[in-house]
Amino acid sequence: MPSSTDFLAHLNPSQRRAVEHYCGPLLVVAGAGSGKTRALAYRIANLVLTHKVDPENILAVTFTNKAAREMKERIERLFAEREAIAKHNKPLEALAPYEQTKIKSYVYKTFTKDLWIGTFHALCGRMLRFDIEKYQPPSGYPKWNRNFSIFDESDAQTLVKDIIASRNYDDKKFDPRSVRYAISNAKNQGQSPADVEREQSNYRGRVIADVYQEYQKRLAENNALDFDDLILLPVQLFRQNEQVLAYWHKRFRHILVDEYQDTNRTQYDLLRLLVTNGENTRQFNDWSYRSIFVVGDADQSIYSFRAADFRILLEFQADFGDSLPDDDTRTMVKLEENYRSTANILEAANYLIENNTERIEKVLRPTRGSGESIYIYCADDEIDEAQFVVNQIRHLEMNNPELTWGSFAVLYRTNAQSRAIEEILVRFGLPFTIVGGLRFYDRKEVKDVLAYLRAIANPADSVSIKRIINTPKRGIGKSTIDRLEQVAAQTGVPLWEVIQDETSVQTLAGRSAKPVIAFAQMLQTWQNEMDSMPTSQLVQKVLEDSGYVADLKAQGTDEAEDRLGNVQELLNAVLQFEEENEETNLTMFLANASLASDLDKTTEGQDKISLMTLHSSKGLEFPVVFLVGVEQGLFPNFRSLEDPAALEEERRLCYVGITRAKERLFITHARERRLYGSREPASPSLFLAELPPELVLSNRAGAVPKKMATPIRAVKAKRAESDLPNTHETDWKVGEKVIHRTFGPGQVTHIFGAGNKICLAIKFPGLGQKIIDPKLTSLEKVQS
DNA sequence: AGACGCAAGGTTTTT
DNA sequence: CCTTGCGTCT
Repeated sequence: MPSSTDFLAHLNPSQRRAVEHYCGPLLVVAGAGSGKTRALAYRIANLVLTHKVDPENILAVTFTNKAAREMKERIERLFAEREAIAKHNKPLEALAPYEQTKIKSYVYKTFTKDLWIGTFHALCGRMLRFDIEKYQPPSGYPKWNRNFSIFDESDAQTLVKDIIASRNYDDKKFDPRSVRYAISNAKNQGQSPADVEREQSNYRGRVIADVYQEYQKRLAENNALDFDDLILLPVQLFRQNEQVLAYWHKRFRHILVDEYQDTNRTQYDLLRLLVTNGENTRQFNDWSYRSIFVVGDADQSIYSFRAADFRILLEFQADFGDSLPDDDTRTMVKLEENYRSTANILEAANYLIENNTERIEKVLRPTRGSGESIYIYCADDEIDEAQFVVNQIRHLEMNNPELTWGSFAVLYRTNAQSRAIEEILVRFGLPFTIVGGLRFYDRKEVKDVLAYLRAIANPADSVSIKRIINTPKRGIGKSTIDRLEQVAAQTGVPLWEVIQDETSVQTLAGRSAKPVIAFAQMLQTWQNEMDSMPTSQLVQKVLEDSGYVADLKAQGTDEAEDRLGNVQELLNAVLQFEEENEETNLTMFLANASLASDLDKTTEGQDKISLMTLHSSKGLEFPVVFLVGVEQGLFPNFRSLEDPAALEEERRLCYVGITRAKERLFITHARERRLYGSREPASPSLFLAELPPELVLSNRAGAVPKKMATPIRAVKAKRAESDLPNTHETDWKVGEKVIHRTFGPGQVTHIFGAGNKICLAIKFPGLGQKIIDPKLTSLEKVQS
C-alpha cells in the first residue's frame, strides 16, 4: 500500500522543504518556472494528509480566479489519485468512469469543498457576506448589508466624476481619473479621508479628501463597495470588532499566499490581523497549529501602479520570521531550478535582471539544454515588424511538427500595439486570440442586464437603477430622472423608494409618471420572485419583461445581433454557475460576475496564436514567444524613463516576458513607429543592450560589423525569397564550412525542411550546435 | 429625447 | 490614427 506522502518523491530538495513545511512562517522565493504552483498545491495536500489539518482551517490566496480554479483542480486530482490507489489499488484513470465520478465527488465533499481558495477580493467578499452587518461605518453613513453591490472601475469612475461636478471642482485641475486613482491609492494604503488631508495638506489634498469622503458616503448609500473596499472593510471590521477577528483568526490556521510580491499594504494588514489576531507585538511567535506560507518573486513584481509593494515580500522575514541571514534562516526557501525554458533564455533573463538593485539575490538554474539563440529583429516600422512576426510563425509552424498555433505568443507593452499584428494575421487567415482587452462583463449590453439584476438584489443601488430606468427607452427622460433623484437626495429617501411611491411620482414626473410607475412595479415583482426561482429563470424573465431583448431584436442591425449573442452568453454564464456550485443565489452570481476577468477564461486547447500585453502574460508559458516594440519610450515606457524605481519595474516586466518562452524567443523593435497618427523615429530599448551579446543573433547594425547586417533588408525589398542567396535546400550540403557573423566559423551538420523553407544546424567550435535560418542570418560560405 | 458632429486625449490594469 | 465624450441641433 503506497503511503500518503508518495507524491513528495517527485520533488527536488527545495520544493520538498517548502511542501513539507508545517507550522510557522515560510517565505518561498520562487523564480519563474520553478514549480511554485505545484508546491502550493502539494503543500495543501500535505497539510491535510500528513498533518491531519481540517480543510476548513486552510485559506489560500491566489492572484486570479483562473489560478484559484486551477489550484482547486490540482488538489482535487491529487486527492482523487490517492483515493483511487487506497480503495482500488489502481491509478484513477484505470477505473471505470462511474468509479472515477464517485471518487471525485467523495473528494469534493470531504476535502476540497471546505478549502477557501480564491483571490483576496473573492475571499474577502465571502467573509463580508457573513459579517458586513457587524461593521460600523463612520458616522453619517448608512450601514451596509449582505446584498451589497460590487462597483467596477467604470462605476467608480462615474461616481467620482459626478461628485467633482456636483461640488463644482474644476475638472481640468481634478481629472476624475486621477482623483479616482488617488482615492484607490489611499484605500490600498489603508488611509481614511482624514489621513489623506493630513498627509497632503494643500488644496489638492483637501479636495481629494473631500471627494473621497463623499464618494465613500455615496457607496454606502448605494449599499455598494468598490474593489478596494472588499479588502479595506474587513481590515477595519477586524480592528473594531474583536469577536469577529477572533473567529476568522481561529478558523484560518494555515494561510497560503501566491504572488506575494504583488500584495499591497491593506492586503498585508489583513493577513497580519488574521495571523496574529491583532497582537501588537512586532515579533509574533505563537505558531502552534498555525502557519503563514507565502510564495513570490520580487523580480516579477509588475503591479506597483496598483499599489502593490514588493518590499512587503522583502520584509517578510523581519515581519514574521527569524530575520537571520539567507544561509542560516529557516524561514526562507529558494526555488531556483527552472523547468520551463532553455538555458540560453534563462541566462538572458538572469543577465538582464542583474541590472536591478532592489531584489533578493537569486538565479534561475537551467535544467534543460542551451537551445536556440535569442533573435533580435530590427524592423523598419510596426508593419514590417508585424510581417516579420507572422512570417516567422508561419515558417516555424510549417517546419516543426511539434508546434501548433497555440504554441505562439506575441507580447507587447500596450494594447494599442496589437493592431498591426492583428491585421497581418487576418490577412494570412491565421487563427489568433487577443487575451485581455475589453472584458466580457464590461460590454454595454452585459452591464445593462447586470444592472437589472443588481437593482433586484440590492434596491439601494441607485446607480444601477438609473442605468436601466430608461433602457430600453420607456419615455423617462433626463429631467424626470434628475427631479426624482433630487427629491431622493433632499429627503434622504433612497431613489428606489421614491419611485415606489405613486403619489410622489405623479406630482414629480408629470407626463413620465406612467412609465416610472410601471417600471417600479416591474422591479418590485422581480424582487418578490427573486428567492422563489433559480437565478437563470429570473434572468430569462427579466430579459423578457423588461423588453430588453425585444428591443434588440427590433433593431435588427448586425450590432444588435452581436449584443443579443452576448446577452445569451450571459444567460449561459448563469446556467454554468448554477451547475458548478451547489447552493447559488442571485447575489452570489453577481459577486462572481463582478470579480470575473477576461484573463479567467481558459485559452488552452483552442490552438490559436495568443496576443496579449506583458502584464497579462504573467504565469503563462509558450514554446515560442515574440516580444515586440522593444523600443526606448515604449518599453521601457516614456513615463518610466526619469524614475529609477519605475525603470526597474519595466525591467522586471521584460524579465517576465523573456521567462514566458520555453524554446525560442524573438525580440523586435522598429526604427520608426506610428504614434497617434504621426510617424515617430524609434530607437532600440536599453534592455536590448542588457542581454548577453553571445546569446543573441540579430539583423541589426551595431550588434555586428555593419556591412554584413543586410540580408533581412532583401526580404523587405519584396524580393522573392528564392532570389535570396543560399536560402534554398539545394544551396547547401552537410559538411560545408561557413562563417557566421556572430559565431564565426562553423560546419553544417544537418539541413531541416525543404525547398526554400529550411533551417541549418551548424556546429561552431567552442559554442556547440546552433540552428540557423539562412534567410534571417548572413552566412558566408568558405571554399575548402 | 435623441441623433449627430466635433474636440480632446490616448501605459500597464489580476480585482 | 482612433476612440470616447460632450454639446448642439432638430
